[in-house]
Order: sequence, then C-alpha cells, then structure tokens
Amino acid sequence: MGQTNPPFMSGVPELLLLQQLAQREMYGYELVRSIRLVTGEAISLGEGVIYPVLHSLERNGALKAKRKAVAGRTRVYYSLTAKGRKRLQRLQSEWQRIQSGITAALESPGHA
Amino acid sequence: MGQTNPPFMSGVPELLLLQQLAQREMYGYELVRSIRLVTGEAISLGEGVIYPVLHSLERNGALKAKRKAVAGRTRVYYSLTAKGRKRLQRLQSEWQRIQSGITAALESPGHA
DNA sequence: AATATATACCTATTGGTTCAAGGTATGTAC
DNA sequence: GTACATACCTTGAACCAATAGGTATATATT
Repeated sequence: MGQTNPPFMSGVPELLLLQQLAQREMYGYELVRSIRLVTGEAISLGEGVIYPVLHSLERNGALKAKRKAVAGRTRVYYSLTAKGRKRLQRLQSEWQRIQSGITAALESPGHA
Repeated sequence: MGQTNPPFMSGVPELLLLQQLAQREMYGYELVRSIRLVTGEAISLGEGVIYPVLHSLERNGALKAKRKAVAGRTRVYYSLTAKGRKRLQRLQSEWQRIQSGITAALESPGHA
C-alpha cells in the first residue's frame, strides 16, 4: 500500500561514490574529500552520508571491503565488485536521462 | 539548533515549474502534463507535488494567481512576479553548478 | 439515463534521503 | 599536554517528494 518510490533525483551520492571507487579503491574518509574535490566543491557529502552508503552497498554485494593498517591507523578500503560496476552503469544512465530532461526543459524556448 | 540545510539536489520541481511559467502563464493541471512533456518523459511530477509548490510560491510572492472560468470550469492561472524571475535565475545557476560538478566527477579520469 | 473518463482543483500521510551533530580513538604538531 | 588532523561510526531530526485520497464539473460511452 504505502509503497513510495524514491525521489527522482536520489542516488546521486551513491553514483558519485561508485564512480570514485571505479577509479581506484578508497576508504571512507578519503571519499569525503575526494568527492568534494572532483565536483569542484559543488557537492560536499559528509561522513554521515558516506559511511551508511558504503555499508549498505557492501551488504548488497556491490562493494567489497578490505582492512588495511596504515601508520598504526586502520583504514577500510572499498572496491567495486561486478555487481557494483553494473550498478554504476545503471545509475549513470539514469542520471543521464534526468539530466538531459532538465536541460531540455531549461533550454526549450526560454531564451527568446 | 536542529537547523538543517535543504538536500543539495532539492528544488528541481520548483525550478521546472518556474521555468515553464516564465514562458507563459499556466494552471496547475496543465503544468503536470507540460513538465512531463518538455522533459521528454524523464521527469513526471504529480499533482501532489505541483499544487503545494504553487501555493508556497504564491505565498512567497514569487507567483501571482488569476482565476479564470473556462468552459464552466475554474482554472487558476499562475504567472511570475519580479521576485519569481529572480528566484528562477538563482535556481538555474544553482542547478548549473551542481550539474557541472557531477558531470566533472563522471568525466574525470574515468575514461582511461 | 447511467456510467466511465477526463479535466481541474486540493490535502494528508507516508516514506526515504540527506543533514547536522555527536561519539570513539590514534597519530602528529606545537 | 593540548590541539588538530585522521579515521571510523551512529543517532536524530528535518525535509522533500510520492502515493493516495477527496471534491466537483464536463464529455464521451453504453
């Protein structure tokens, strides 16, 4: 009954995160800075967003985690699985779709 | 205290709506179809989204409403005020900013 | 004449995402 | 030894949008 679809623009944090991990394995704290960087400060996702997404993606089998001790500190490195790569592709094309839709709407005849 | 910023991608429904009304005055039910059309079906906002946004924008002075009776039925036509046009511009550049940020992240070195 | 569908307005409730804030712990710089 | 950066994590609230419902009139269908 009360079954609600996710808002049409959700999943962008997940998209950015997967995209970063597609480049190379990274750990959570690193992702926070990395995403802020590659988006040119346009998007800044806090740890409160990153960590839960990482955990849920791992539970889902889209990511695999690997603990590494570096300088006496523990880091959890994440990398994509095959499932994760597929998920990234799906999110990419979804984003492409809505991004194009909005662009079309903004360009329409508004420039007159 | 518990002051939370709006989610970074919100306000897109409002943006699309204002953009449509910048072309010509329209009524709510019309906007629902119009937005679905101009976005190439990519985005479909229901009446439950449109009407509340219209009302809040009117309360805010960004829109002005005008009732018209057409074929025995009442329509409420909305058009932009100066404040609404300013708001549209702000939302446009905000969108541009995050859109560019995401594009940059997706293009970054991912093409290797 | 009755029923269904499209127009046209509206609201309340849910539900999912994100945000801010805090909480722990170790290493390094002053 | 105090402060700051690193590195992990969770809880709570806030917010937006999606579904679903609710009213009413006109038109098309049977």
